[in-house]
Amino acid sequence: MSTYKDHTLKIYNSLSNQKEIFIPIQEGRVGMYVCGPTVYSKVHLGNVRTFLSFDIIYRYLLHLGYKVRYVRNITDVGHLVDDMDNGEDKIAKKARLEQLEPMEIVQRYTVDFHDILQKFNLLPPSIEPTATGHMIEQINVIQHIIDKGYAYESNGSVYFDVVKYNEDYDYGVLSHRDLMHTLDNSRALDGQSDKRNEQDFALWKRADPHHIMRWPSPWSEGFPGWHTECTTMSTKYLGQRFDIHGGGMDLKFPHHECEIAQGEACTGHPPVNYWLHANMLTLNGKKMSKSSGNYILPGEVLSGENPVLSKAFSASVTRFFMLQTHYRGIMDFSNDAILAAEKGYERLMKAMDVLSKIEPGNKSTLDIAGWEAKCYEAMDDDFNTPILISHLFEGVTFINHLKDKTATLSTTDMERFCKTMSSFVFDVLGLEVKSDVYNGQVEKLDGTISLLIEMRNQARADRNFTLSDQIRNRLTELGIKLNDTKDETTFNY
RNA sequence: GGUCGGGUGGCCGAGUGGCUAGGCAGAGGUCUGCAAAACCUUUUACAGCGGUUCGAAUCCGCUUCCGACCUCCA
Repeated sequence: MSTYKDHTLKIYNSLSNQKEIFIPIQEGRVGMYVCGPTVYSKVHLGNVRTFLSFDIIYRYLLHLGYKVRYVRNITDVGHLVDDMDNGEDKIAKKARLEQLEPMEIVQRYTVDFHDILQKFNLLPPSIEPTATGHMIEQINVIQHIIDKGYAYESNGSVYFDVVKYNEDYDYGVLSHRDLMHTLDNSRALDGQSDKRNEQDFALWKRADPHHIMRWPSPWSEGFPGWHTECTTMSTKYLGQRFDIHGGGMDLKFPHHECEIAQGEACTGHPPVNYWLHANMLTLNGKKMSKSSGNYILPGEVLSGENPVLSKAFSASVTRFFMLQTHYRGIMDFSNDAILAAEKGYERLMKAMDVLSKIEPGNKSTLDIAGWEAKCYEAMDDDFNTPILISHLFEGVTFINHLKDKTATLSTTDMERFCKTMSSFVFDVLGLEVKSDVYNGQVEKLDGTISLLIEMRNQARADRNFTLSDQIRNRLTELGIKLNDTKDETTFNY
């Protein structure tokens, strides 16, 4: 069994903009925090890609034998939707539009979020804290930053003093921006008279009289600013310094930059060792986003109900499709691309099925150890799933050679090969063979099809091709494909 | 406007100073009652122009096109 002790895992750290050898703070244990969704609408496929990227990282760390505490928050206090001054948050706005309680919105889309991620076979995090569940902790963090002198109250709201902070620390270490530069390029937003400097950000906002979501605090009845919850919840569950913090590329600035500032203001040291950013999923060459309306929903991919899709695709195919691109690369969604991925996915899965039926031989004619090493090398190199998949397809070629008896493997190598293929395909990439559609009735259906295949093959033996073709055609119409091989007829649906 | 990233064969998508990424499609073959499927083999590339180098798609410069962030966003 391969463990982290045998591996040099390299991770691309956004702080240094290069790959670094991963050394956790505590040997054998990893603390990982990922920014979760704001639950004010359905997650789109781009959101799923980000969470999938971190699911793979989580799975691979587990595979290497690390004990991982994976924390992913639910943002159920909306970030500000308009200018700071308007102070109406996303969830409150949506609630008014739909005539619902804010928490009703939160509940609906949290359930949707969980449902989708489960369908796409993402492992649940160890802890999934909510912003509303940590209001007291957030208030404490804000007070602590005030006490340290890096925040000030103004008219019931509390702002982080970026300029003051930048005198003692370095604001911009993550996004590699220069504060003065940021200053020059900050837009002059209206009504920011409460703030000392334009680039200061809110830690607490006083609520307008009509604002629905509000909590009492030492400063006013209001709600926390948009970066506070992540600092609060990550440090509560992972400590004041932890290993990995992830999120979408679009959160790098200002969200993650502000988290660093808040963390350092509190403790005097950076909160996170490795910052990871997953790149965007685009549609028509443009980033998917709820606000622009340029997006496709995961449910639409599963049902095929979207104009850009020619058919429905299973969750596993979608997963496989996304994993053919490295998580740091921009990926464009298109029907042709996912269609091509589906073919490859099916070939891989068929080979996995064949593999389970192959008998070992006396000696090995394939270099399994070398192949296995290449698979691990790929994942050790910043979780390079596309390279891993290319090696898995080499494994598919191996399997077919073994099936055709043009290659053999010793019992030991055979076991090793099966275990490695299965670990990567099922455990690390999280692909599953189970049909998403016929769950529960599979055995009855399979038995029935087998019976029809028997009858058809009898008809073929009797040279009654009218009947045999009739059976085949009717099954094809039902979406059940028969595959004749030399020895047997198999089927898939 | 500022900061940053990218333009790879018909499509998707890795990678790298000299050695086949991979998938899909295409071509040839095996198998087959037929068809399909499956399997085996296989062609095509690095945006443009300069420069560095024995050698660059890979490094440098310029041009051009695209994207992300700078404002809520995975």
